[in-house]
Amino acid sequence: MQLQKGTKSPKLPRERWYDDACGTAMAMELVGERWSLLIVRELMFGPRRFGELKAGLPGISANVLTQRLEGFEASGILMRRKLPPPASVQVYELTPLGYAAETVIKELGRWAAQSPLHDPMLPLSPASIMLSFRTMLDAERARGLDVVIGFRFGEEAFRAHLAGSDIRITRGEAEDAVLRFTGTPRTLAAAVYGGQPLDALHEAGDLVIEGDRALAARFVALFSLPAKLL
Amino acid sequence: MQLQKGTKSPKLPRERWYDDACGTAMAMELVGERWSLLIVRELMFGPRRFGELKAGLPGISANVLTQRLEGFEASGILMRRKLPPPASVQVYELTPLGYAAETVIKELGRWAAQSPLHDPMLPLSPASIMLSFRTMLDAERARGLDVVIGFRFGEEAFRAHLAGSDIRITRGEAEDAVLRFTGTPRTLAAAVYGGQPLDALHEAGDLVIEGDRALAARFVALFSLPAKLL
DNA sequence: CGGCATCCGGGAAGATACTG
DNA sequence: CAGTATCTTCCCGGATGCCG
Repeated sequence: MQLQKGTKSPKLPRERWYDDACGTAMAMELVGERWSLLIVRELMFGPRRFGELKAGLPGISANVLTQRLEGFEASGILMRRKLPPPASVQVYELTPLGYAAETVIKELGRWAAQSPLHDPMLPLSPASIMLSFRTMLDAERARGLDVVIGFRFGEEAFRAHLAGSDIRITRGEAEDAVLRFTGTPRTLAAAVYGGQPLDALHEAGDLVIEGDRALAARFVALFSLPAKLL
Repeated sequence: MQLQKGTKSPKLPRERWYDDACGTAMAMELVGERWSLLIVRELMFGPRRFGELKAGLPGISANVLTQRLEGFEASGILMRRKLPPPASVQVYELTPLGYAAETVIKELGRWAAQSPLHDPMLPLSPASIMLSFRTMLDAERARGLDVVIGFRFGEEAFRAHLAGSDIRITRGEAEDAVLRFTGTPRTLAAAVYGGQPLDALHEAGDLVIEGDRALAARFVALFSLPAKLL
């Protein structure tokens, strides 16, 4: 009881490998556990603190989040960094390998959205909906567009720069935006994916639209979910 | 004990949802459990029987395989079909949604191969290596090619039709092949991804090469693993 | 043999409470 | 705020046995 306190159990995340050279099997080793990919999703737009991650993942326990972060660090998907004083807080940041998982996350999302069981009206995190824009953009409809749009979801702000079929998204206020949406990710999703009229949402105060209203109407029409399969 | 025999426990695969509209979360609901995606991989080239699936997934227990197949059926990823008599065996076949997961599997494989932890020299299933050809083909090097190649791994045979940057793969003997490899998936991988000289493998009897030897040399050079990240 | 049910041991997930 | 400790519950994986 009083001995061996220092040598905490040396168990790595898992040692039950699939023992399979297939890349898919390796991927399941890396991100196949519950919550894993959703954590990576939350880190996709830059470093985050423990509490911020937890807030974006409703239902996860601190317990599991700690384990996953440890596992990711061990497998080279993220690094923990300590910000310099005075803000000496610890943040978690993806490595290049971690950021490279964006294509995986997008493909998974595009695929799952084809399932009849998928319900786009559930709540979702700010990072989720911003990432969905990069996934679901219809390149045809966005042709020739070059604008900066701001988003505010409570404390979190994003800046999206649409340039043709490419959307560059960064965290933080968009000072140079010609249009800004303020609300919850859910109401924005209702407008973009649920076909809810912008005016109604704005009237009800669920979604505040500042700036170019015509652009807002065009923006929400830029995205479309894939057709259901089966 | 004697009552209620028919009403088996109504528990679906899981009811602990992420409660997240993000497509990635939905995808994790569908294929986020252990072994799930590897089972889909094994089904990628057509219907399979229970025992065939088990053989391609070293380490899986019949128990878990049954559970996954039930779950997949409930979520519309596969269907169980009974072949007409006299071969009244049951087979599992992907639905369109299931087949659509190929892009997901390929992206996951491509991503995980960039991890320094990935070891391409582990054993792998016939379906794995055939799928890896579709993932890792270098379109440049395959330009202008139009050939049919056969593969035999024990009982399993495949026919691959390379046409430009596209590889169409079907199960079964390739009667019209101009080249055929016979061996284990592992030795073929050693030649294609491990850089092992074809001649040495052929001499040792690990990989039998019949037909156009020059094409064989070109074939194994068509594929390349992505560079490691981090 | 193929497929499914049942039981069991170990371990991971989830909730809660606690600590620096 | 950022985790850790603990406890309960559930899932994974192996073994066995039943039935076509």
